[in-house]
Amino acid sequence: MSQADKSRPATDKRERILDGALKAFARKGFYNTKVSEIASEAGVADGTIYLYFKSKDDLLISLFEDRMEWVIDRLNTELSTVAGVEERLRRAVELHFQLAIEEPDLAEFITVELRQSSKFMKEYKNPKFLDYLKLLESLVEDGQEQGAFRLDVEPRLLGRVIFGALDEVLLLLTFSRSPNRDVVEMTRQVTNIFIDGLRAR
Amino acid sequence: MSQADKSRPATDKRERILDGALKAFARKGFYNTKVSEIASEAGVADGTIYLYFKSKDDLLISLFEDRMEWVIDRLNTELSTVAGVEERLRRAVELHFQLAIEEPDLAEFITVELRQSSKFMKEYKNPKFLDYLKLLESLVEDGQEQGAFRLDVEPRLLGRVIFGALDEVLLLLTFSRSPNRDVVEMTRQVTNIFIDGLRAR
Amino acid sequence: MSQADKSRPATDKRERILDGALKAFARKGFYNTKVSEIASEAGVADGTIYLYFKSKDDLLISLFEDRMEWVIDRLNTELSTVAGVEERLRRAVELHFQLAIEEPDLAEFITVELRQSSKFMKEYKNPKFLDYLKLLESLVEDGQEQGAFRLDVEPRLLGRVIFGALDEVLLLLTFSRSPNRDVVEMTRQVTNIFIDGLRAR
Amino acid sequence: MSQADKSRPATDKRERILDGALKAFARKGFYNTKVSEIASEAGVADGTIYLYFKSKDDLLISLFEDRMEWVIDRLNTELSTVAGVEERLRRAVELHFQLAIEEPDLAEFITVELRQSSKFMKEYKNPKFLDYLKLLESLVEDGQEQGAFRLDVEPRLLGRVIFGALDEVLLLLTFSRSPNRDVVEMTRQVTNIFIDGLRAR
DNA sequence: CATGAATGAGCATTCATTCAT
DNA sequence: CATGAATGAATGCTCATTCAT
Repeated sequence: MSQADKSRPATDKRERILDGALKAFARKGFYNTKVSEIASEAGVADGTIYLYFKSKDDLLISLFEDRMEWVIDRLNTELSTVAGVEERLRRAVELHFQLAIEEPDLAEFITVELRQSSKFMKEYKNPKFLDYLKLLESLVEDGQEQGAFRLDVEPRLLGRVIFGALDEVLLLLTFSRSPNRDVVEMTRQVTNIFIDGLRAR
Repeated sequence: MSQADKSRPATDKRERILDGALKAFARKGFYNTKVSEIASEAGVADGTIYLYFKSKDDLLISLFEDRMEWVIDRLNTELSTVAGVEERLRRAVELHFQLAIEEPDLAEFITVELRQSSKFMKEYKNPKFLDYLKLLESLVEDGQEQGAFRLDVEPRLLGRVIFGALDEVLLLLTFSRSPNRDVVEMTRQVTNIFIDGLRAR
Repeated sequence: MSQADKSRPATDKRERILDGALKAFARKGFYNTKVSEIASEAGVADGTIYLYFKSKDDLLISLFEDRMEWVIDRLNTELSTVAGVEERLRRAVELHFQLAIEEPDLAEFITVELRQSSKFMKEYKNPKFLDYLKLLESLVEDGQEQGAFRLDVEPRLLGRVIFGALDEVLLLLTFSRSPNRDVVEMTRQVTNIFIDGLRAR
Repeated sequence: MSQADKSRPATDKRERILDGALKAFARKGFYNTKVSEIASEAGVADGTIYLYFKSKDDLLISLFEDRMEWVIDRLNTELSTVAGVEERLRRAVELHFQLAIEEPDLAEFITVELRQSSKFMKEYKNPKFLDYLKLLESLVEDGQEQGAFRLDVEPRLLGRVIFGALDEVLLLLTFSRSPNRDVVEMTRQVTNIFIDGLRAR
C-alpha cells in the first residue's frame, strides 16, 4: 500500500465503493443492482455511499468517468511508445480486446451499460467516452495525414465504425470467456481488415 | 365494421401493444417505461396487456422476436434480388442504416436495448439476433467460397465486427437524426472499408 | 334425469355453478378462488355466473343457503323416524360426522368458510346456519321437557357447544381423511360424553 | 429516553406491528386488511413492516405464534397452582372464555382466522395451536390416569371436542359481547357437561 | 341466455434515499 | 465521517365485473 492509502482513507473508501459498484453492475446490470448490494460488496453501510455520491445515477456516471479515464490513460501510455499508424491501430485493437482478459467486469460493464446510460442520464454527455472515440478518430486522421490511409473516409465515422466493431467483439469475448491466445489471433484478423480496408491505394 | 376487423381483431390489439411498447421503450428505455404508459400509448387498459403477454419481460422479448424477424425478412427479400457478394454487402449495410430514417424508434430500441436484454433475461438466447448475425456471417462465407474474400478471417468473427460497426453507426444516426443523403455516403464509406479490407489479394 | 332438468335448463346451470364453487372453495378457500376457476369448473363462461348470481359474495351466500338447507333437510328426515332424545342426539352426531365421508368438499367448505363468511358479509345473518343451531338446541330442549336431560343448562349455549364440538371433529376428519369405521367409534364416544353429561340425575 | 427504549427498540416496533395487525385482522379479517392499514394502525411506514416480517402471510403466522404462545403460557401458569382434574378443567374453560372479555380482538382473531390459516398457508403446521390442543388432551389423560375420568374415550378426540366447544362459545361471546357475569355461569354449565360426561362410573 | 375479451381499480412489495445516533 | 433503521413513493400485476356480440 502506498502512503496515499493512509493519508486519504476517504479516497480509499470511495474507491472501494466504485469497485463494488463495478462488480455488482457487471453481474446484474445497473437497474437490477440495489444500492445495498453495492454497499455490502464494498464493505460499507448503505448510507455511506451517499457521502461520496449524490445518487445511484451519480455513482454510475462517476464509475464511467473513472474507468474510462483509466482505459484512455492506459491506451495513451501504450501508444506513446509505438510508431507507425498501422502498428498503433494494432495496439489499440489489442488493448481493447485484452480488457476481456484482464478486467472482465469492466469489459462487461462497458459493453452492456454504456449505451443505456449515455442515453437515459439526459444531461450527461459522457465526455470520457467521446474522448475514447476521439482517440480512435485521431488514429485514422494521423494515417490520412501521413498518406498511409485513404482520404475518402471521414475519421469521425471511422472512429465509430472501429469502436462499434471492437465493442461488439469485446462483448463476444466477455460472454464466451475465450482463452488468451484467441485474443492475439482475433486482433490480427480485425486489424488486418481495417488496415487493408483503410490503406491508401 | 370491415372484414379486416373480424379476421384479426386480437392480432390487431396485440400489434397495437407492440407498437406502443416500441414507442415507449425507444423514448424512455425498458426500465424507465411503466406498463401503464405502454397501455395508454396502445390505447388499451393496463390489464389488457396481460391478455397478450405474460409479463413486461415477455413483452420485451416478444417485441425483439417480432421486430428482428421483420428486419431479417426485409433484408432477405432485398438480398434475394441482388447478385455479387460486394453488392450484397453494400445492400445489407444500406438497409441497416436506413432503419434510422424509416423506423427511428426501432433503430433506437435495437441499438440501446439489445445488449441488456440478452444479458438479463437469463434463459433467453435472443435467437432472432443470432439469425441476423448468421446472415452477416454467410455474406462473408459466400465471398470466401467464391474466391472474392480473403480466407484468413473467420466468418463468425467478421459477422460480429460488421454488426458492431453497423450498430454503432446506426446509434450515431439515430441520435443525430442525420438527413437522408448522409446515409448514402456513409454506406459507401463503410462498405468500401469492409470490402477493401476483405478482398482477396 | 327428471322432467325438471329439461324444462328448466337454467336451473341445471345454476346447480353446476354451485357445484363448481363448492369444489373450488373446498380446495382453495373463498379468497383464493378466482371466479374464472369456478366458471371453468362448472363448464360455463365467466360472465354466465353473473346471470345467476349478483357477485362472488352472493354466490358464496347462495351456496351456504343451498347446502345448509340440504344438510338440515337430511337431518330432519333422519330424525323424523327416530324416537328417544338420546338416540336422536346420536343420529345427529353421526350424520354430522358422515359428511366427512359422503361430502368431503362440503365438509371442508363448512368447517373452514362458515365463520369467515358470516362475519364479513356484514348484512348477511346466515339464517340457515342459525336453523341448524336451533335444531341442536331443540334436541336439548326436548330432552329437558321429557325429563331426560338436566335443567341447569341453557339449550342455546348447549346448541353452540355441541355444534362447536361436532364441527371441530368434522374438521379433523376432513383433513385426516380417516376411514369409515372411525366415524362409528367417534360417534359413540362423543355421543356418550354429551348424553352422560346432559343426563338428568 | 429511558433505558427500556434502548434495551429493545426493535422489539418494541415489532410488537407495535403485531398489535396493529391483531386489531386490523380482528376488525376486517386477514384478506380484507391492507398492509398499509396495519402500518397506519401501528404508526409505522408501510415498508417498515417488511423489515420485521417477510410478507403479509408471515406476519399472520408470526401473530399466531406470538399470541398462542401467550395464551398457552397464561393457561400453564394458571393451572400450575390448581390441583384436581375437575378444577383444572374448569379453569381451562374459564380462561378460554375470559379471552372474550380481556382480549376481544385476540378472541375474534383466533375464532375467525385460525382455521383458514392452517389450511391455506400450506406448509405451516400451526404448532402452537397443536400445543394448545395437547394441553387439553393432557387434562383428559391426567383424569384417566387418576381414575377420575372414564377410559372409553380417546384423549385426542376429546381434546378436539373440548376445543371446538370452547371456541364456538368464545365466538358467541365475542360477537354478542356478553357481560362478565355470563362468563362465570357459562363456565359452570360447560364444565359440568364435560365433567359429568367424562366422569368414571 | 351465453360468451369471453376487455376493463381498471386495487394492493403487496421494493428500494433509493434520509437522518438520528 | 459512518451507520443502518426507517421511510413512503412508485409500480407490476391480479381479478371481479361488464357488455358488445
